[in-house]
Amino acid sequence: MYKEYKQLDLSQTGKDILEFWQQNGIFEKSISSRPASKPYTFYEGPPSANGMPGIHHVMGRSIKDIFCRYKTLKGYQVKRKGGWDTHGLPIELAVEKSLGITKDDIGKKISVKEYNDACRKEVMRYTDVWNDLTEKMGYWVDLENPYVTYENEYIESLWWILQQLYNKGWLYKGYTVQPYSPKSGTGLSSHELNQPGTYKMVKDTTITAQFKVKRDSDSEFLFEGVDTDVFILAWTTTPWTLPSNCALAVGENITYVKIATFNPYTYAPVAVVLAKDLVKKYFKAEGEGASFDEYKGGDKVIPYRIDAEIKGSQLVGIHYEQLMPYVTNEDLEKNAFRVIPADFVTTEDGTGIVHTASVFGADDFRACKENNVPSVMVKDENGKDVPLVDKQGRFVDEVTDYAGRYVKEEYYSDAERAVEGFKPTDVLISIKLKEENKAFNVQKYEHSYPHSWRSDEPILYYPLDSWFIKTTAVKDKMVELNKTINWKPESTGTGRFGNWLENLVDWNLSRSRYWGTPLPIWREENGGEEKCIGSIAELNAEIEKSIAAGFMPEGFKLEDMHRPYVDDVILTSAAGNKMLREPDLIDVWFDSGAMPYAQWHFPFENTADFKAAYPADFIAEGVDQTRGWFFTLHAIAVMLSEASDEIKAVNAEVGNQGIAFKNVISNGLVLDKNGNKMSKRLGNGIDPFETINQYGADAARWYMISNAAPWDNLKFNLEGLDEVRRKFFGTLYNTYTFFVLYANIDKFKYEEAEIAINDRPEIDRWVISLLNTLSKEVDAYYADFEPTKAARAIQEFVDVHFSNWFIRLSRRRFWRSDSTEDKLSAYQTLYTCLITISKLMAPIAPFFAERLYTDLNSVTGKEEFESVHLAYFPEYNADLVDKALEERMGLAQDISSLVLSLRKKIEIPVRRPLGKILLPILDKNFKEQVEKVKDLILSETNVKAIEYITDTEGFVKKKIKPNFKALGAKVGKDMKDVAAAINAFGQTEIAKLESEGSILLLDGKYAITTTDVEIIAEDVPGWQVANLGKLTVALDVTLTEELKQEGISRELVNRVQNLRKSKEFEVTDKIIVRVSDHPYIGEAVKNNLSYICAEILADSLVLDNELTEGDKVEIDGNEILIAISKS
RNA sequence: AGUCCUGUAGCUCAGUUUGGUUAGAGCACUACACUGAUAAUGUAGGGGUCAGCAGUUCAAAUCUGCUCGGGACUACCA
Repeated sequence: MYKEYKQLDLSQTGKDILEFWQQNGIFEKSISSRPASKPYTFYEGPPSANGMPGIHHVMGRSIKDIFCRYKTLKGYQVKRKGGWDTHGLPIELAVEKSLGITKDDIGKKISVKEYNDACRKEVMRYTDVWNDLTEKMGYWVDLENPYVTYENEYIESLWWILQQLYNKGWLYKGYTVQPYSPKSGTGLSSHELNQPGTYKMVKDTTITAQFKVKRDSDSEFLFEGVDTDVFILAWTTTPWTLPSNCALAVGENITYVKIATFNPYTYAPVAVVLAKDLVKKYFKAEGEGASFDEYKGGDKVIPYRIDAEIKGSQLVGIHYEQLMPYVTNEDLEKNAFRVIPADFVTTEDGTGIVHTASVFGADDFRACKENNVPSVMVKDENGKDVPLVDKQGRFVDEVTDYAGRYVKEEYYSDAERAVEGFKPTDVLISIKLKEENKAFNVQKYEHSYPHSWRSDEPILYYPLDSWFIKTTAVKDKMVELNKTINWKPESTGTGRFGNWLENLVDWNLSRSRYWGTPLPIWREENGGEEKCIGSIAELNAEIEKSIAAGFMPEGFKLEDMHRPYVDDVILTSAAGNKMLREPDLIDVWFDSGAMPYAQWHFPFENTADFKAAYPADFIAEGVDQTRGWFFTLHAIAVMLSEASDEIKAVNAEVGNQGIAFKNVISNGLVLDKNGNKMSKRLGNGIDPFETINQYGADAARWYMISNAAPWDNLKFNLEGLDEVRRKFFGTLYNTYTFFVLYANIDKFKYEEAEIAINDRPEIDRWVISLLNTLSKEVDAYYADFEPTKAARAIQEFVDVHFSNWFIRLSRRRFWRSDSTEDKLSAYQTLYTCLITISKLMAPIAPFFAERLYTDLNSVTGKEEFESVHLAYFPEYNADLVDKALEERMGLAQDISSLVLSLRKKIEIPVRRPLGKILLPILDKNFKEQVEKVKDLILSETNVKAIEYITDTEGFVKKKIKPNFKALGAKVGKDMKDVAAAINAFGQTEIAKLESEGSILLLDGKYAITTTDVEIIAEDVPGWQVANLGKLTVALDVTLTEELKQEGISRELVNRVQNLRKSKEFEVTDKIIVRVSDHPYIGEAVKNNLSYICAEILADSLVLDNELTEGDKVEIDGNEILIAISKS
């Protein structure tokens, strides 16, 4: 017996199937049953288990799961090792919050050891919750042996990779400008700058400064026709950086102008240079052409005159006098204080010329480096070069006028700021510059500026020592190889990722933190010798030497590679000096990007596993990982393909050019139903557990996948889950229930021989044809990483074709079939559809598919697999596809639909039979096609016959429409006239065109043929007519006495069936019926007695004049009594 | 600010690659019908400035440019 269910319960199904999988080790079998020789490699991007999973994780993991399951169905062995991302800032933050400490307290109130222990505990806080979700949502991933980024083995692999890069010269220490918080004394990561609320609107004092051009051969052209000094104007929102100015940046393609005018503060006549587009921002239009002679200092309108236009490229190389000459030297005088080109210069604001202080701006720093402009620096007490602003944010002594002053007003305490006469440093600088004829404009300006989320003060961009990976060395190769990666969607690969690669900068690896992978580099204190350690064994050997040298205690053993333990390791240099570890940690993204190697502890062990799983065939993560995990995977793989002999060897063996993944899906976000981001603050998040518990994982998965393409954002609406459950799963469940109802009665177990497809009726061959087409399509969609299209195709088939046509029209065959062979064919076809659907849908809805498959297969034993996930994807059989059949079935559906619509119009219900359908013939094939599906149409619409008419009989009224596509090429500009002429055709013209094949239009200019137009039969006068596209259907609505009686009989049958149902008789129960002998029905019953009895399974039916008991029913307004009982 | 995605019915989405005149589907709504699959189904109906503007064209939801809204990432720089 097939299992019967009271109702569809996807949630319960999920629980049952999960238990079934666990008890029978189905996941393990799905791997072990596939050959190791046919691997399909998937990399799991490790989640961090220190936060609760959200509904978006269900989305991302569904996508991963779908393709892994699909490939298993296609016969591949798909291993998927789970992983955990365990390092990084979010964990540190969580720990600091729960311990109630700040970063400053580390090493003071709490030891680094205690801190790191807390991190280690914190990081796996929600592991159980995550594992629970993984199971309940049906995500198959190996949780038994996951990789964990904090484990020593994992870190050892990272060290090995770093050493490979180091040996190639791609790991170096450098000086860069980074966001820096003077109050906290720490650099900030970009991650921290992206905390909500970091950027705030602030009002700053801005200065447009005048940089005085030095007159020499390069600048001579600027002095043509000028008897004053020439100044270049540059704008800054950070006046405190002006003493550190070392260059001015221009856009080479920007057009500048030289203007003669007066300084608004000193009234001195000057010549200034700025971008042409920005002239109107600095000069009032009335000033142009105003008299220079009549100008008096203080006049509101300042005269000006544009003297020359200059290309930015002409300005490059010009030297100027240092604006605020507190610190200078020979190198600076020679190589700084000149105009350089830079690509970031725009004419959006300012003057189109950018004041550049190399140590206080990332762009500035880069531009100066590219142009070999030295920085303005001073020596500290150790003789080390430091900027003019110290790490507390104060000017150094060398900046005499402002020595010791904070550069930002916000760094002063409120009390200090309240003192009478207090002026921020920026204001003091403005005053001085105004007095010295060095300021052209000073004003307040409001803009957004990043603040430290920790201390709430504006950050500085400040130069710090950092370790870098020289990704730029392999930039070209990264760009090239990226083109070999299949991105879904493509635009993310070419656009976001491609552009990013084009503008690649070296990877800043350093983090001044405590909980992360330590940098394996030891240095002599004087900065001399340097060692990069690539393994624990190597470190131990070095430690031995150090113990011998007396730097470390006897028997020292490093148990944990984290800080602070690793900091206890002191090595010894060739010269016999102490070497200390560089205190930095590495970027956590390096941890995850190195997972292809580190998850196997490569190259120290598992080399075979690594080789078999490199590179990945497929990865998937959120689009936010484009520059995160996708980038680090790619960067490390490309660099190792150049830097490591071990990786080169593996690449050569597996034929890899140097990529880490071949196919990647970057999926979009999950938003709430109104399109807002889900957040704790708004409280609009969706609990994945509740959702799965209420609706079932399948509904959630199917909804997410079918609703929007993975890379589009998904507006998550619980009502949508309901719809999916009703519409898709409900319909599919009904088809199963229907099958089971009759299969159990008839004991159908698919034991009989297969009925040859050619011997099956039209409707069976039709649905099998569609089913095969569907299998092919769905296969192609999965293969092309288009799960949404796959889901929609399956849904369409199940709902429209399978349920609402095949089953609806086949119902009768199951409960009353004249031929056992036809019935068997119906069963076999229905079964085949169900089992095939279960396989097609299995990747997306693994639980329901499993139940469907096992419920069917456990009875028939047709297949040897205990699970649909161990079965194989349906094979497409082209021989079973019959396009002509699909076409004529479409015709049958359309004709039926038109007839039903006509019946509706004339208000004759389907239960009342009608005489005939009249079809105007469209072409030769038409009649032949319709004849083959005639019976289906007649029974569906309850009409007795179909007749055909050709237009030769002359009573079909036709309609003509221009075929614009065909006409376009022919008539072009005359389209309007031609179309009008065609639309004006009467029946005569249409007939002429049809009989002669062409007709002349617009005074013979064009010969229009039948292919240029569409002719349809629009009307058959005197008949009820309906049209759909080219199809026209006419219906004979005359009722003969015979038809009327049959109609009454069917009404009676309907009433009896309703009674059977309300009295809860079994479908198979035979009955005895007595009906009152009402004159309205008497004749009809007598003439259709055998039909009625057969329909209602009556052993006897009598008309009884004396009937007093029974149920009252009504037929066409006539009240009658019916008494039924089981016989 | 830059890069990318996105905007079609009340809601969720097709259609846009390759331009064709009357823009589709499901859900929701209304009415009627059907019913031994029935929390299903059928038929009909209302509901659209295809975000806006301009251009190319005989013809634009579709091609081009600009603008606006939503989103993501990167950056914050004078």
